Amino acid sequence: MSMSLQIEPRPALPLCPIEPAAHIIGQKWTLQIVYFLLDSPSMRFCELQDRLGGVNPSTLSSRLKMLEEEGIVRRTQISAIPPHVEYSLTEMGRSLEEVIRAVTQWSNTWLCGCCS
Amino acid sequence: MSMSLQIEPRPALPLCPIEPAAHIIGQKWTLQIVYFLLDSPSMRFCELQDRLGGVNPSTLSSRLKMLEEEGIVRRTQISAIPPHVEYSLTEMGRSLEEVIRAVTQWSNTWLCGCCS
DNA sequence: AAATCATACTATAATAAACGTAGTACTATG
DNA sequence: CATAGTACTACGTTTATTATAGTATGATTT
Repeated sequence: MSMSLQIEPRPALPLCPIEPAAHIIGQKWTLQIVYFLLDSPSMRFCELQDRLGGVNPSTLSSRLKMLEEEGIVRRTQISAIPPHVEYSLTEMGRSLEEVIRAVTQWSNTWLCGCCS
Repeated sequence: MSMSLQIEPRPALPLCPIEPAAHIIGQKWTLQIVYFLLDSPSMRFCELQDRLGGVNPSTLSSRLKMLEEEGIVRRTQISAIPPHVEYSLTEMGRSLEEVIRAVTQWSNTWLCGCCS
């Protein structure tokens, strides 16, 4: 038997299990959007725009679209006078409450909104 | 008494309390970096690079610099042979464990690493 | 009827963030 | 002397986010 020199395929590194979540959460404005939607049953586009204070409407639009595609946000057309659109969290979206809670806790403890 | 027409200064909207945290966490790679650093006492630049699989070294460099400035990551020069650099979490960084835990939980429940 | 307002966006051009690729500077090892 | 490991930086390109303006619809005011 001859041992031939060959390159061992190196064992795959363990993947980062939070990567898919980080892909969603680690985008600008996502956490804030979820934060506000957790706080009220539904919000309008302009309302979110105001609350986020300074987000670009194009960015907000694409972020909401992405969150809808991911199953986190629900978009509802309301046929009232005047007709408008309401955004709310799905069950999947509401389940981010634990994450938001942890972030809020951390933020209050370490970033200290009181003494900036 | 005459009622003069005047514009009420509208009450300031309540700020988003997680904004400072979102500013840090909501950047690409931050969550993954913290995830891996929580898992081992310290890591090297190249090690992180490998684990993150595909991050640009410039981006990783600036992200680590930012995390160091924020007080989350500690950079230590090791004068051994060969000399190198080790990155580890500060107490503030380690306190992100709750956040990572919540994200991991959510990721496992809803993004289902098993059936992508 | 015309102008104005509210709502929910889209369009455009500019800047900032992240990217791929390559290269640098150091030490050690073959 | 060439190659390898470590920790980056440099360069030019693509993608994301931004500021600002504009569109489309329907209702309300003049």
